[in-house]
Amino acid sequence: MSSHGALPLYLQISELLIRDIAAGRLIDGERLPPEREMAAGLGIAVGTLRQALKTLTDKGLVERIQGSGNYIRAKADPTSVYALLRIELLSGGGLPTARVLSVDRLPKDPTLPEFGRSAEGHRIRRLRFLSGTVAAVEEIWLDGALVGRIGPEDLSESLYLFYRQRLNLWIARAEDRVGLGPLPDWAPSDFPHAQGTPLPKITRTTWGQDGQSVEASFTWYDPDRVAYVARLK
Amino acid sequence: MSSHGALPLYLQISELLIRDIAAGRLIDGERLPPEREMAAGLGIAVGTLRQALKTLTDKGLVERIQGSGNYIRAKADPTSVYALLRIELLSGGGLPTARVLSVDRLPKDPTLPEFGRSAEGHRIRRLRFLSGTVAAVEEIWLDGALVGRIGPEDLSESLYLFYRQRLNLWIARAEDRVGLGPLPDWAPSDFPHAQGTPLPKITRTTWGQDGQSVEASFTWYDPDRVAYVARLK
DNA sequence: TCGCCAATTGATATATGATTGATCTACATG
DNA sequence: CATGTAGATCAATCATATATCAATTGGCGA
Repeated sequence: MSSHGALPLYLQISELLIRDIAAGRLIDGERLPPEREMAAGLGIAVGTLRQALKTLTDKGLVERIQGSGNYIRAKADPTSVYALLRIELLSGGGLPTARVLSVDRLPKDPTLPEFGRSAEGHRIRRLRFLSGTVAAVEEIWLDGALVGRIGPEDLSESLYLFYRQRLNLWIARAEDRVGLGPLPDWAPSDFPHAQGTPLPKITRTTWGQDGQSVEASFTWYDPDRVAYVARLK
Repeated sequence: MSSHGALPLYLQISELLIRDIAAGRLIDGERLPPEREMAAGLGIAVGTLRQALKTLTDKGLVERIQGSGNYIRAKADPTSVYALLRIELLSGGGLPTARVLSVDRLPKDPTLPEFGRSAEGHRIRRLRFLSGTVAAVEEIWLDGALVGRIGPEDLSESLYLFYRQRLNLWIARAEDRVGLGPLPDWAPSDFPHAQGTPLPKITRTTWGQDGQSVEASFTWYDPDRVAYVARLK
């Protein structure tokens, strides 16, 4: 079951929570669910969750009060390396939303980067917005072995939230490569560039908690409105 | 496996791992596969692998925890800050070198991002190579308050080595933005694109340990040969 | 407002099985 | 003698499961 590169489960969980705190999904002062409930939700044993929480209290990110609960004691870090959303408006930031263009289960295209074990994948095409302005078109391939079917209704929330809650899958590692690529012909007409125009293109490969690569995605973004941003601290 | 005159096998293996760590293929905190599995993968005996790992723990690059695993513990080296955000050959990696085109002390251009306190800056223009192939042209602005004069002879080594050794300057934070920009007219003729061609353009701002931004740089790279790579963990 | 009780919730302890590094012995090679 | 391989065994860690104790919280009645 285990494979190369996979951290111990309790460390995976603590990394996951650290990322949620940094990304602002867990807010300062917030009380976490009871340990038993939270462990069940994550599909792990309570003892394992407690080890993860222990590492967070050692880092000062969580306060644990017997009989009361576990509380977040840290603020979101807007410059977090762990913010997986990496395109921003030129003016900075922007609230991300998306319109799903299509969801299909297809045999994997041989031009895709190597990922997952299944011969099939789910292809999701989205138009992405930042604070309402058209920012990018995106094609995501999710390994077919993870889930039988995905409907557009599954994708109303954040994709990573969907991965975690429905697929019990969380992203442990990712690699982005930024190059140049022609805007694909399925780009909708409200994207402000002509099909075939060379645009900055992000190719992302992501790995799950067990070290298996599970997702590949391509993002063509509008350089007049957004930029790919990487911060390091 | 070994051949005459070559290094002992266990040293070959440790050198191999050191290169993987330096190249960012093995990330800080990552757990290596179990020794038995890893040795089988490398086609060597466990004892030999253990000798190799021993030399790495002596160098402080790996921590070995009984019952848990072997973990990468990359040294905190300011140059390693940049190992994760960089341009790489499409085939992966590449040995970076550079040819300095010009070094000047000039008043700051008002189009520059805000950085430093001085009204003047050092402008360094370089042609960058990866494993000998032309990869990018780069313009770096270093704040004028940090040093009076910079000559091309100062820049033979890594720039960040120069910063640290000569300027006692410690890079604590950096931000990259990747967009699109026309190749400037000072790009040398051996760069394989015409001046004015829209190319991926990296705008980097770096901050020193005191929170002051000290450097701004622009890099135009050839998307046919290299890509900007960001690895997230 | 105060005190009490029951429910909630974290803390602690123990046990078990699997994983994984540590150690040791033996042997072959050059 | 250092290197490399092979195998057996020991010890630490990881993850799970279960039970019990202790602190907090909230509701209820006087």
